[in-house]
Parts: sequence; C-alpha cells; structure tokens
Amino acid sequence: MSETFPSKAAEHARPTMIDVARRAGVGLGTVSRVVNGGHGVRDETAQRVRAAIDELGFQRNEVARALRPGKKSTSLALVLGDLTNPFYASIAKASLEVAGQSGYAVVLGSVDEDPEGEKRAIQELVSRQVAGLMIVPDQGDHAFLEGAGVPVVFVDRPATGIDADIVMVDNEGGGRIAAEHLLAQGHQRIAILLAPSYYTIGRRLRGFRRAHRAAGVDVDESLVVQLPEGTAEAAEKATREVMLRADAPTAIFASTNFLAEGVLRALGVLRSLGELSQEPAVVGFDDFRLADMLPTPVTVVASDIAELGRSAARLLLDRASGTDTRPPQRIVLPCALIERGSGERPPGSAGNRTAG
Amino acid sequence: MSETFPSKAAEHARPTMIDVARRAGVGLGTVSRVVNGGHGVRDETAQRVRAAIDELGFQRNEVARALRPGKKSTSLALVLGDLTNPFYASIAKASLEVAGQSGYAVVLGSVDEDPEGEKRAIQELVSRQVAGLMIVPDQGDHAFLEGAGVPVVFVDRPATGIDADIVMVDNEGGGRIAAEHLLAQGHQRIAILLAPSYYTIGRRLRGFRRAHRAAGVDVDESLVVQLPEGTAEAAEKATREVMLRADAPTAIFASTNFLAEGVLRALGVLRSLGELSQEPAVVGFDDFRLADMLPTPVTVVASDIAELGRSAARLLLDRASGTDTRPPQRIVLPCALIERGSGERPPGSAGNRTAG
DNA sequence: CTGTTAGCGCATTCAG
DNA sequence: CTGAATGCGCTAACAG
Repeated sequence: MSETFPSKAAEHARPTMIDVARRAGVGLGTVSRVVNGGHGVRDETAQRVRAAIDELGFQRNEVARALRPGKKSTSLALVLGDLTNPFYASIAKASLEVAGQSGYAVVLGSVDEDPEGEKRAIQELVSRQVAGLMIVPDQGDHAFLEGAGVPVVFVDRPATGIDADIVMVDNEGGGRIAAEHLLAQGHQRIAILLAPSYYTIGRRLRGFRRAHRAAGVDVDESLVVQLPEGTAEAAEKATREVMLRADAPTAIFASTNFLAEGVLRALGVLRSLGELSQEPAVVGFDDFRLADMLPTPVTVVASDIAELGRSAARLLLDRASGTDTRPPQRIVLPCALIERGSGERPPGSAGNRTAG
Repeated sequence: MSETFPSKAAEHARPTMIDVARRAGVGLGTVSRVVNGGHGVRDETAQRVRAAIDELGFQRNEVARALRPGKKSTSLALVLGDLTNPFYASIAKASLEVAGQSGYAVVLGSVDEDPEGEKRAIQELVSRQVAGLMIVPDQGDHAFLEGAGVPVVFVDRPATGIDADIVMVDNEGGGRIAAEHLLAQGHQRIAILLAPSYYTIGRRLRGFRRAHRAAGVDVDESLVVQLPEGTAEAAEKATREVMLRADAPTAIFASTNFLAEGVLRALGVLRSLGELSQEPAVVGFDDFRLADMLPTPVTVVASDIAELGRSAARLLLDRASGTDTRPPQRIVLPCALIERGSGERPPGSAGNRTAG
C-alpha cells in the first residue's frame, strides 16, 4: 500500500470496479452484484457501494462487459446507403428509437457506393461484436453472412444468398395501385421510370404490368424506361426525352421519391419553354416532404417507413436475445395511395406547346 | 475468393487468435504480429499464419482489442436530435464518411426529446468506450463532460459549462445577410420567426438586429416572434396571425428550414382564402430540398452543412489520436445568400394573386 | 451474504 | 525472429 490513491488513475482514467471496491471496502464481486441489480447483497453494504460509485463517478465499462462469452454486446448495427435520402433517414431514426428503448446503441457502418464497400462495412461491424445487423442490402451476394454467427434482418429488400428475416413494403401492390389509379382515369400510355434494378423496383414494375393486364391495356415497352442511375437528374433527362416524343405518354409513374422530383423538374422546364404538348399525370412512389406544396401537389403511393425501421429493430432485438427462434420471417407493410392532384389529371390535359 | 465465414465453422463461436495460432502451429504473439502489420515476422511464418486466418475466417475482435489500455476504441459517437431533419442527416452522413475513411465506426445514441435524455445517451456512449464524441448539444449544462476523459467536439452550436472544440456556421453573419438583403429592397417591416432559443437562433437574431441598426431601421419588436416549438406547424400558426394584422410585415425571415416551410404553408392557405392583403418577401435559413421548385422558389441563407460534419469528424479524429493538442478550436463556416425569388419581392407586392 | 479466482480475446512485455 | 506470460474491466462460479 505504497500509494493511497492510484496516482496515474487520477484524471484521465475512468474508475473501475476495483477502485469502487477499494473505496467501499468490499470485494470486487459485491460491486458487480450491486451494479447489476444488487440482488443478494445486504442493504447496508449496497448503500456503501452505491455511495462509492457516486463519489468516484464510476460507470460500468460496456466493452469489458461484452467481452464475456455469452454476454452479447448491447449494440446493433445499421448498414444503409445514403442517410441524405429521407427514406433511409426515417428508417435510421425509427430503428434507433426502438433500439434505444431497450438500451441498445446503434452503430452505423460507413457505406461507400461500391459493391465491395458494403461487405467491408458489414465485416467491420461484425468484428465490433454487434449483437445483430440491420441491413438495407445492396445487390451483391450476401451468402458471406451465413456463418457470421449474428442475427441479420434485411430492411426494404431481401438479399440473395441467405435466408434471413426481411421487413419491407408491398412493392408489387404499390406498383399495382399506382397503375390502377392512372388506368382508372383513362390513361392508356403510362411511362414508368425505373431506378437501377434493385429488387424493389422490379416488384413495382411487376405490379404495374399486372394492373395493365387486368385492365386489358398493353404496356408500351418503349415507355418502360430503365435509368442508369437512381437520381433526380437521370429522371429529369429521361422525362424530357420521353415527353418530347410524338407519342408522349399521358401519365408517368416515378418509381422512387428522387425520380419523382426529377420528373417534376423536367416538366417544369418543358413547361417554361412552352414545349409541353400535354400535361401528364404523375404518381410517385414513397412520400416526400413538401410534396403537397409543389405547384401541382404530388400524388404518391406511400407506406409507413418509420414502421419499417421499428419492425426491423424489434425483430432483431428478439432474435439477438434469443426470444424469437422462429424460422426467418417476412414482414410486408401495405402501401396506400395519397391523392394530391398530379395523379388525377385526365389524359389529354392541355399543355402549352406552341402549335407546329 | 475465400469465404469469410466458412459455413461449417461453429455457428456460435467465431475463431480467435488462439485458434489461428494452433492451426498455423505458431504462438499467439506471432499471430498478433501478423494481424497487426506483420512486422518482425519471417515471411514464411507469416504466410502460414495468413493461410490459417483465411481458412478459419478469422477476424480480429475489436472489442477485446479496445480493452487494452492505451488502445482507444475505433468508434466515435454522434449525438443529435432528429435524423429526420435533413440538416442533421447531412451532418451524420458527412461525419460518417470521414470517420469511415479512417476505419472508425460511428455510434448513434438514441436521443429523446427531454433534456435528461441527452445526458443519459452521452453517458451510455461514454460507457461504450468510444474514442470521441460529436455532439449537437441541447440546451442543458454539459459540464458533466469535463471529466469524461474523452475528446468532445460540439457541432452546430456550443454547449455551456465546458470549453471544447466547436464547429458551426456563421449564424450572426447569416442573419445579417438575410436582413440586409430584405432591407436593401426597401423592406422596413420585417418579421423574424424564432425557434425556441437555441444558441444559433439568438445569433441569427443578433445579425438581424445589427443589419437593421446599420441601415437605420428600427426593429418592430412585435414582429420578433418567439415560437413555442421549432416546427412547421408553429411557424404556420404564427405567420397566419402576423399576416392578418393591420400592420402586417412586408417580409418574413424564417430562422430555420422547418419554419420556412410553415411560413410558406400559411401564406398558401391565406392566399387561397383571399385573405392575403399583400405578398410578403420570404427568406429562410438553411437550404432545403425542393426549395427551388415551390410555386415561388425560396430564397435562403445557406451554408455547407456537409462540411460541418466533415470538419467535426476530422477534428475529433485528430483529438482522439492525440495528433491535435491545441487548445479548443472554434471553426466557423460562412453563410451565403441563394436568391430564388421569394426573397426578392419588393414591399407592397399585391396579395391574392395567382403566382405567375 | 460476501470475498476470491479464473478467464473472455488481444497486445505487449520478456525470455529464449 | 518467436513463444510464453501478463493483464485490460468485468462476470460467473466457487468458496468461506
């Protein structure tokens, strides 16, 4: 006992349980017991320990705690693309809330655009011993997750190469609803803009086609526009091109929120140039802020994105705790149409292109 | 290509360095050396070790690694309010990118609305041994962070009770620019809508006042509207009230992106009701998506939000690594006006007229 | 009830 | 150059 106080542990080192134990004049185990609920400790002793904890400002080291085998860490990982997309931001926020309520933190892996980036990020996260992974998967194969020993929940779209829980929206139904809505108003030539072929987009297209078939209307394949990128810019360009055709569509279905923005941007430009021969109806997929405040409020097929995040987190938490041992689940959230105006324009709405 | 997680490996136990060592027929230390750069290991031995690592799909346990004294963990914490606000989402994304490039993960603490929630979240994060904290602070006292033993960088606004690095925008300058712009066009009665008194809002107001003083125009205190909440709804209500006054302002400065939305919403309603005696000029603070596509494109004072996040992460990384030992820094990013139309309306613009 | 002990997976001494 | 030994802070199992 050369030193009463551990000299080095003065300012920059956080106190440990041993410090607390010494301070309270008890053993290490007792401190641990008090910290973890205090069962089986005499009240008086517990008081002393708690006092020492307070005085020292002790805080349990979660990292060391998680090192014990069996004891899973209390953090989940969330892997997604662009937080700047309100769609992903909603998922992040919602899952964060649910996780937080159960005392879990959420680690966000940095995800580059490249396909390998996601894999690297995921492995990074796994090496951090997270208790589970929520992944909005990119297109690559995710078989490498099979033996990861960590529960995985995919969000928004399934991944190939692995059978895991998946929480998503009814993309096909949404695509169908959008097309049905337009067809019901007499539109026969409906363009559909597709972001690079993610799973979701394929399903939306399928619903789109199905509605056409049910209505006995043929889909003009030249109006099924596959974009090189899922950006507003790409959609803007494509819209300009398609609307300048002699046989321009009377309606446009934009398969994502960003694409809808691009469509509207293009229409605005054409309109201002007096080159819009007719005003097409527009329906977007996924709601977005200010959609109702644009010159023509935008009709969209929407779903409860926050619920997507919440469900994913809840499911993952149950898997991580071992509470839920069912086979992989498949949760599908419904879509609904929100009519605002842009999607209710009848075919042949007057444009402003000067004759000739 | 080797599988990272061999499917036949035990589901529940990830291989450890000891497994690798046994497999390669070497000692634990050797494996460690190979994993960490492989200096001072004979090439042949290193090969054997690497082979074993591949075969076993070994991945270093970051948690255990971080347990060693001195060795800080490789994760940063980010504490902020509402990821659903594009402003915060941008910060998150940008800081995430920078951190990721240095091999750091970012942990998001769940932050409730209540003031105590933030403190709890921060302590949670600290107990997880993060190497540093990025905090968009709430109003409470943050003195409790003094002895946390972790570097802290505040983002967007400083915190009271602690002197730490801070990265923010030039709020006062922004407020000044907005007011100057409106005053230059002859506006004399400019309303300013204020979200609950965060630091930033106070500075924006100060700049607003300063511009008035410089222009020799008195600020009508009844037009300085302190809102109970920072929501679009609150701004909408306040705008409705102020615009229905006999002495309605000829211009409105909305001090946040959400408030600008509320202002526009209110004006839209009043307009449609034929109750807008005159069309006020509107300037917002912080740019937002679709601002340029609204019926009247919105003029805003904007700054590089992503750079806010990047700077914060860079600074924190340098602090965490000990590279940067300067006294607390104060990084201030400039604001600039983006003229789009709503802010260029002269005083006395006729109301109740459909936008052309 | 309470103190002591043995690791968790890894980096780092210290010997050889 | 390499293997063995020592904790990091904590929990769980085992004595007293």
